[in-house]
Amino acid sequence: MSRACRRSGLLGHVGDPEHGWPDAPAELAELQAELGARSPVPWRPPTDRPTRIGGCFCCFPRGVEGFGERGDPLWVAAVTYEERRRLASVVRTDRARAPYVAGLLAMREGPALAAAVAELTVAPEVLLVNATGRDHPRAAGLAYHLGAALDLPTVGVTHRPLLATGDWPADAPGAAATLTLSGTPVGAWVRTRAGRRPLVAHAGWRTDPGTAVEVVRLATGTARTPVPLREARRLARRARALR
DNA sequence: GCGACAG
DNA sequence: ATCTTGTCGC
Repeated sequence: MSRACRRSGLLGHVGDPEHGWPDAPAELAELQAELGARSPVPWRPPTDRPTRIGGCFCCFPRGVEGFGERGDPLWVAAVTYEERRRLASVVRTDRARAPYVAGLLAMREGPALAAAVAELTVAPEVLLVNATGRDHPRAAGLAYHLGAALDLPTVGVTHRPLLATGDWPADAPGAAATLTLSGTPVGAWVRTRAGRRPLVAHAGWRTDPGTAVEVVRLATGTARTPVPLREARRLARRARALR
């Protein structure tokens, strides 16, 4: 076991949201490199029954723009859905562990998201995360990292890639176009609504680009944003409004 | 070296 | 992330 893993307690503490989130940039980068080098067993959605799909999201105080800093208050929500039914939800407040730095988002939001998801009374089978996965300098973006920390398959969903490149898909619902990083497929643009900007579905923990696109399609209702992610975002922002 | 760079 | 502004559509 590496120093980063031993210090962070990632190995041997799978599922414990208090572990696996080093708060020093060099240590996080070391852990990301180690996680990114792994090849976790691929997961696929069941074909004979509905999939329990979760989502998590955190938001920050309004009126505060920029990169933020350690200690920023935040509101975080997590939900579990099965088809159109919400089976569980969690809303809580927490604190950011660091400012936002591209490539080190896990340091800012990781512990809060992990804690919220861990409190769900009905666990999802796959979790949507507002972050990249293998599209990352060390192939271990927050969506991928969160899945490793929680021992849960994950799919990232963002407005744009971090490093990967690729053309947009056709303007038809469900259309997808692969995004690659150094020749490796790491995700795909997905058109969830005709006439709207496509989202990026990111390969995460135990998911490849094809599975990421499939989960986003399964989770999408009438809105551009997949239902569990949209609902987690709504709950987090509602909690902020009640502050 | 400099800018760009998920949220 | 959050904000502002503008535009289209229900």
